[in-house]
Amino acid sequence: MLAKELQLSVATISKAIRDSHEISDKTKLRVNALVEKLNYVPNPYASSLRRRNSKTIGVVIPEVTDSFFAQAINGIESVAQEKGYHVLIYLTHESFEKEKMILKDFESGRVDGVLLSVTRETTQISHIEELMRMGVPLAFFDRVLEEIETTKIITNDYESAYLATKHLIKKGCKKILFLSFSNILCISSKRLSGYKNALLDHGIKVNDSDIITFSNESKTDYLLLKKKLKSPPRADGILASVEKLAITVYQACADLRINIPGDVQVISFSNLDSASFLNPPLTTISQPAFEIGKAAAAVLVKALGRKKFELQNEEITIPSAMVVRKSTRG
Amino acid sequence: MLAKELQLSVATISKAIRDSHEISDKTKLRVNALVEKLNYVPNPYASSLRRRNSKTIGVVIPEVTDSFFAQAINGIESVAQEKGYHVLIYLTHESFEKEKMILKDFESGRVDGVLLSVTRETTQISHIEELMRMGVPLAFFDRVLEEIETTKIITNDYESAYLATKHLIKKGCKKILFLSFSNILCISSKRLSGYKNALLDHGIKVNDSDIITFSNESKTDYLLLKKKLKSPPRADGILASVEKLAITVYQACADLRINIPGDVQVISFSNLDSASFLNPPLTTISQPAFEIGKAAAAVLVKALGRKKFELQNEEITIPSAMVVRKSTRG
DNA sequence: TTGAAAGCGCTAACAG
DNA sequence: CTGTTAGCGCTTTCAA
Repeated sequence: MLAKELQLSVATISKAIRDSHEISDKTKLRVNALVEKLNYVPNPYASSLRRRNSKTIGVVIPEVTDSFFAQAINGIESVAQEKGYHVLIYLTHESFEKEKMILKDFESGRVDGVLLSVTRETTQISHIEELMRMGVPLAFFDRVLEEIETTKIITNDYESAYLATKHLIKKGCKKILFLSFSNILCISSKRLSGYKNALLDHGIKVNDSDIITFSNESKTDYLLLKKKLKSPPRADGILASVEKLAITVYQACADLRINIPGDVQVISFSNLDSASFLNPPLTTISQPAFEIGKAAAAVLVKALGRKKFELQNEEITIPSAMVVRKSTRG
Repeated sequence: MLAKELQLSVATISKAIRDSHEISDKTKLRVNALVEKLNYVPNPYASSLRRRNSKTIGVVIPEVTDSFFAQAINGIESVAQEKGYHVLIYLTHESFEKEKMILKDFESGRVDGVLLSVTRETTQISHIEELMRMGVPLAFFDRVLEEIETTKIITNDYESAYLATKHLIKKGCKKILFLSFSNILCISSKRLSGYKNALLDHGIKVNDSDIITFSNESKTDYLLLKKKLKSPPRADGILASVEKLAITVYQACADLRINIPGDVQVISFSNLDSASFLNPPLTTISQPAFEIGKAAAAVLVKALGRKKFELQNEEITIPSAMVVRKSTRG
């Protein structure tokens, strides 16, 4: 902030640029003119250092090549842009170690607040508690940790899974497989309970071998699924709790010449735009990803605007919708 | 950097933490122990201010809910994480005004370097030139501006479009539609030339009304496409230069009861994982999105490591691959 | 309404 | 090998 010394003090310039009420209109005008002319843009790091905030939020997610998270980022970015916040993105690729390192870095004050969707491996919570203890507000979205007291933006996982399972039952399924990647994630277990309770409520016994947990190692997973699909008594319904698994199912069925929905009906949690053009069109539970991202960012930014950064210990639930297509059909 | 004063000067601590060679091993050990104990993390903004760099790169893209860009971010992030860089993401949503504002902000020194894929509206180049003039290195990926002298990471758009068109011709197509969103984007015009030259080389006259430019206003676009598909002489081949348009084509064909590939064969530029499960499976030109992101970040980070940030004026081309599926078939 | 001075937390340059 | 000093560019008192 040098060249401007032509006329005024740095303090005045600083205030004028931020449109402080204690500066006269004439000087503001003069300053703005010079700012324009010299193409001056204040150094955000000097400002951050002094003000102890960065106008930046950190977003930590497992993947970005997943339509749910991509749409969520979109939502987050839309409110960040509107409110003048910058968005730092970090991908954990489901590694708990990475998650820990990233949150540790946040203790530096790099970000004013954090939006987190945990990895499939995350069971400990100390790294998160530590960060929050240091005064960095953190909200969860989608993949939350219930033990931690903060705001959580989620969808109605239990109800959706219940609904999906009921739908399969209504369409005549007797033996329904439940596919997931993790039994750790709270979101998975909610979906699992929804599945189980729907079965029980309709007088179907829950069979543990129908609940399949994959490793996310494509080849192994593929083989495992094929084995399950072949072994009698044959399943006639599948609820995939993850989009990626629906694709695996389609692949395996094509391979084994199992007809969807003739032999087996399929429904999946998914946000794929192209779900309706799959062969056959996939019945989905589609999550309001954009809205979840938006709500998460809004809550965080709002908290950041207050003196005491307080994130209520509450769950904000934005419901998913079931979209029935041809992969399920009596 | 306070509590440590128990024993040493701030300068020593600073050097020890950064593992400077001019500090003895014993003190490093002592310092690290205390760092551990007090959970100390250096303030990045103070460091940025002093060192005049931020270890941060800015990524500016039109959308994130697009499998190409999502994969590209993935590639960018992978090298950033490896090299200790942070990634700020900005979405333009195809708005030139936003692009300008974002790059203007970068003049503040917020980022050490920029990776840019321009909007469909971008025709001016002054905002980019200005940023570069200020010493901020910028590399393009995918949607590049040829007029600007810097490194550009692209795929072989011309050749791919040529190949795709040739493929349709070989499969018997006589009247091939070319669908795109913009005639401004260099990448689009390259694809268009590939298409045109393939036609010419095979003795087919280029028909201007077969080249359709959409507005990205879903309803209008959909109607326009349907009109084109119905109007005789009927097209028997389609090359969609954008993934999203392939989905529109599938929709319109389903609606009009036009059979793919029986009535019309379809090929599209696309990175959809689910392309093979569409009905029918979509023949694609699939771009090496992850690699493009990775290469772009690598080039930028490498330049950032040098005294004089120099980005060669060169094009790095990573070829796309045609994956033939059932949407094209003689 | 403006300005002088102090200092955010770090690091580079230079002494010792 | 360790310490001293002087800022990086901004914002915040507080005084004028």
